[in-house]
Amino acid sequence: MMTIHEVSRITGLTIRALQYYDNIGLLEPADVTETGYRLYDDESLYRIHEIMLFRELGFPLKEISKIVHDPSVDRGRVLEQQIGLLKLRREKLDELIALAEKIRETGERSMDFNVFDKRKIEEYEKKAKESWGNTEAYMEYEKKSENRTEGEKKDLGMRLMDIFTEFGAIKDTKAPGSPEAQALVQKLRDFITANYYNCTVEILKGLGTAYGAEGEMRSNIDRHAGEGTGAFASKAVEEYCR
Amino acid sequence: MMTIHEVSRITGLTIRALQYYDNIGLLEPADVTETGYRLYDDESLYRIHEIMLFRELGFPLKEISKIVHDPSVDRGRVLEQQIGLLKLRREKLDELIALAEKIRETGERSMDFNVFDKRKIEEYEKKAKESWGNTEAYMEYEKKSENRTEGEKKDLGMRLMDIFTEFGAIKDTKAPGSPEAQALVQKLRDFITANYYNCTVEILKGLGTAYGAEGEMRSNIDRHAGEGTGAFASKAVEEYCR
DNA sequence: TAGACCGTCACGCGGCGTCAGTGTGT
DNA sequence: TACACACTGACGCCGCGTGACGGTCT
Repeated sequence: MMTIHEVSRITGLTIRALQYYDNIGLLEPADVTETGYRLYDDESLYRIHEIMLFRELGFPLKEISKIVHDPSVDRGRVLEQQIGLLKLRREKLDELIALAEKIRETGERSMDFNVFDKRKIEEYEKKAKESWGNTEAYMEYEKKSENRTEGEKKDLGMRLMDIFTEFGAIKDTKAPGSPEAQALVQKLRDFITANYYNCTVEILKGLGTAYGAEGEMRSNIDRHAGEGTGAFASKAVEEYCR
Repeated sequence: MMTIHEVSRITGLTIRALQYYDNIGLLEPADVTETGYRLYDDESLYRIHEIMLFRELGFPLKEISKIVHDPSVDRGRVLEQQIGLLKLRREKLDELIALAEKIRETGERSMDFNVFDKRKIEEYEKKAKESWGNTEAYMEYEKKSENRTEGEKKDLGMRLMDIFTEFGAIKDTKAPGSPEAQALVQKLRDFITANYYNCTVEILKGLGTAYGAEGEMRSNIDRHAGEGTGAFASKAVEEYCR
């Protein structure tokens, strides 16, 4: 566990910024002392890294907050799209460099205003957002969580985690495709639909990926339900979705 | 002459933005009708292009205003530095792309926060600004022009132009290195020192370049004092500075 | 006692957008 | 007369924090 000071030193973010990130719900500390001091762990660093990557890509903090919180976001796809975006940007940069060099060499200035046209990038961004957004689901999620107290939220989180504990209990004795595991997937899906948002197969698929991929989600699951549970649940979901 | 509407259409800037640019003194229209309508010409388009280039590079409008107004700025050098900056940025982008791809492929996340360290770029920016700034000169210029009315400013501009008219009168009969031309350069320098800022040889050199290079400055000169005057004055200044 | 940390409220930045009310151009 | 177009001026907003304050821990 680290103090906010240490985290600031390591990540380069200011203390105030970290506090701010907490306030807007982007990055909650791993723990808080009785006296209100924020405490961070390695998971936090991991998350900050993620946040900074998105920030560097120009995502507004609110978007980032959605991405890292929305359980229905498929990170793999988001990453791919990030890369696509980055490449588009590099193209634009190359164009600009070429333009600047031409001007310097020839002293000529082509009256081409298209270089500054960012519609292509904007369109790409919009499409990207839509595709990972499952925006409907997220809006539902937001609406539901609006009138829940922190306590209720925590309670829901724990009940969700309990399902993973059940996964953990059978992960060494049953196959991901076994009726028992499949029943658990169904339970999970129903729970999400009942308490968060309409969990379509599409979304469930994305979730499954996240359970198995390295990241906050998997490590949370593994920490609470035993090492390897995330991977097991991921496979079970994969089966289910076929 | 174009209306603000047309300019907006051509450049992609909104009307409000153009008005705003006028307000902050970044881009004055070529002319204004008796009823206050802004009118722009090709030179304006040229200038907008310049502005947009800098803006794309992330320069704040105030900086840009300095660059395009300060007669002591050597555009060639600024351009070079712009290119340097662009290349630094591209490097950063490449790093980011590599990072994102590694994460996607291996699912691994290196806890390297240096990727986000922008100090290198910031330092470069700072140095660049300093080097073209001739900040002292600019500050002097600002201070002097502060308590001048628009009329006075115009008057000074016209008197400066008169000197170029003298250049124009001898440009076909005398050499740039001739005593007559050199005397004019001296007159020009004295005039600037007396009315704008201490015109060092360094600055004069930068000015000379601007007179000769394609751009707003040269076309202004040529328009008022005859085609080729800018180039002639430029050569004369060059001689003078040796 | 210093200094790390807290929450809260306020303010700043750049770059326009958005009125509202009035005057032009055709 | 209608209609678009343009003007000025004041205010608002956006994201992303930073600062200042008075209090509490360690």
